[in-house]
Amino acid sequence: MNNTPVTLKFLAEKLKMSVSTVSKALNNYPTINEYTKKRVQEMARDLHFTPNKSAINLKERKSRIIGIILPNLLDHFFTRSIYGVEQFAMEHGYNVIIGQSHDDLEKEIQLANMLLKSRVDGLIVAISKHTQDFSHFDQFEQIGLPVVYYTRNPSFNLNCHKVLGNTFRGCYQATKFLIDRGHKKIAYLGGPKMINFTHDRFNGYINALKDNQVSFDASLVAYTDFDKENTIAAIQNLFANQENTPTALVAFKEPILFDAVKYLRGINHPKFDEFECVGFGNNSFISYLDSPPIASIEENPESVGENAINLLLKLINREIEMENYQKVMVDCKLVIHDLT
Amino acid sequence: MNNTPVTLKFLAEKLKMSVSTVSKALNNYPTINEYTKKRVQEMARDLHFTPNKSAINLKERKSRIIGIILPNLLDHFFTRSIYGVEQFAMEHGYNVIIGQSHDDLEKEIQLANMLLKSRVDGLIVAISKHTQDFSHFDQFEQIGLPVVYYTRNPSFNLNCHKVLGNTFRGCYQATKFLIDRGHKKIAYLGGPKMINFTHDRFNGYINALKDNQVSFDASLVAYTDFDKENTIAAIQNLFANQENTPTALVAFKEPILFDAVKYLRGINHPKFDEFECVGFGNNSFISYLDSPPIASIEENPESVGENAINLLLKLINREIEMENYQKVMVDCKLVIHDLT
DNA sequence: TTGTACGCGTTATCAG
DNA sequence: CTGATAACGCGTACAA
Repeated sequence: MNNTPVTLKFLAEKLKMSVSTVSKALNNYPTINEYTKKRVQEMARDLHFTPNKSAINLKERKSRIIGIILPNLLDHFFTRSIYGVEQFAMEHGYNVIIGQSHDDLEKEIQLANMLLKSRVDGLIVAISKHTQDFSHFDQFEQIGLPVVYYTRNPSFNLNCHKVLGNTFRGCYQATKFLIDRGHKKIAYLGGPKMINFTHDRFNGYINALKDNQVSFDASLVAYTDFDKENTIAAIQNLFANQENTPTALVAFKEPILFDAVKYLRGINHPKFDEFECVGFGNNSFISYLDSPPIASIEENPESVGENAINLLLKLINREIEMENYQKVMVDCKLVIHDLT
Repeated sequence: MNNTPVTLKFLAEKLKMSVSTVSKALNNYPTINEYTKKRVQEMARDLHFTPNKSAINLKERKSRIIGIILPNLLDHFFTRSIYGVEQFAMEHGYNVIIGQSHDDLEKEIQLANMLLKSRVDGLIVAISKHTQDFSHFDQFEQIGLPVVYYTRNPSFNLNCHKVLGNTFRGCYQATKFLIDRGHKKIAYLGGPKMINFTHDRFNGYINALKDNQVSFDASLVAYTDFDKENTIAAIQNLFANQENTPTALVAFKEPILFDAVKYLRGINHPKFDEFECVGFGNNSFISYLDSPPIASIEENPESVGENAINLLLKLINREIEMENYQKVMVDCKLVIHDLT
């Protein structure tokens, strides 16, 4: 229980000089004698001096805490993105508070207010799928606290900072990949229509079709809200027309892809063997599946998170003006599975 | 940019009284007049006063940060346990710093030193599989900062606080379950021998055999260090003797179970159809597998995390003496999969 | 019942 | 080049 907190005062007493000199020496003030600096810095090192964050934060009127609001930590994408955020934040002396909205708007508002009271220095948000009004986030910007929207595109919010995966290109590549493998009837299974990515990806899909002279067929497009029954209903729709069943599928997210595949196997779909599909995610579990997707669209969530916190810190430090709204796109990568 | 931080001083000026009266009123000091209290508290509420954490922390000589060191966030168990910790910590005004050791002792030591410098108020640790010396953690206790070991049992550390899953009972139940289903040749696939749970679970396994008059066969036991090749080698060992192949398996962790199942299917093992297995984890992914485990041992990681932080906060608040070493066991639950 | 004064650890300003 | 002092926001012993 040798609890001797090493403070500036403590060092000053040891060195028989004033606290302010010690402080300046440690912060390399030009007005301090080199020899004095050396003495102070050596002693500080030997005694393992570490400045007290709370004191500095108090002085600087900062909390060095940034808040994250996202729908769900059970989603691998978000968990991985958090990793990118935390890593980068920690390196820069910031801590992170995470709140899960569970895609519930009320909860999201509560969390925003809670974080505001926690005096976070900034906010990173993946909005709930119901968020159309942004006043609970705007209050941050009104008091000078930057907000970065990431992962989910707040299309109703024109003036905001965003960091998004380039999901359009990802979906384009995936569709092109399937076309190149000879598929003519490629289905698209989108996510909730409330999520903008659903449409961005659809655009990637349809542009790939067009650029490669594959005709578009509206009956090959369906949507799900991620709910299992809903997904199965969507799949049933896609395969409703016996003479026009898709031979390939691009899915908004791997879990719904898995649901789809499971369903098709369950009903012993006749052309299941030739069926090929691709989804967003690149889940590590794929190697254990018996009917795995032929490729995955890796969204690089860590990179998305890192870009988000990087931008946020620049806004906090006024390296970028708050009103100079930024849009950062993070590339996806098509990963072809080697299933030997 | 209406940036007016509401402080005690600000309230005091508004109310034309002293800062200390405001402070006392908000903290419900008995010496303050009821009417004054009401006035102050109303004003504080209306102006959304929130006490500045940094100031309080500075005063109380606390950081309100607790550190967590664990092997890996990609492991679902740890991710879920973190959730339990963060939730509870946040409710009690604490923040959390997470560090991943990647089961590397050097990295673990670095993280410990980093967290010490960060002035955390306490530590929650899942040790790396190589940790036998605990001096990098002991330094925390020496300066009065409590350390709670969780998830992984530090068997070489006799005097410490721990929160562990009751993995013995979990494994006992799983084995018993397989016995009740008529299996006589049940294999046990353990994890790294350096991890204590490997042996605790083995004890559960062997006790279940004994209590149910099933004879033990050493050739039905194998170990893996989680590495895929290693796991497959272990499985090959278990199935080496053609006349004595196991009909069921209890696995240390679901990922290695999946590896095992995949391998057996790959080689078209003749008796694969009757083969039944159970693993620790209860991964949500199981429903997508074609040859899923028949049951899972749910380890309730959130609860483990919550118990760890709960104990840690009690130690921090001196509700439990540091030297009064605690051991908390969290029950597992056998989940039988309904695979319709 | 309320107010004054001080300290927590740090940095900035200004005086020496 | 160095030191004294004030301030950040809060809590509390002590004085009034």
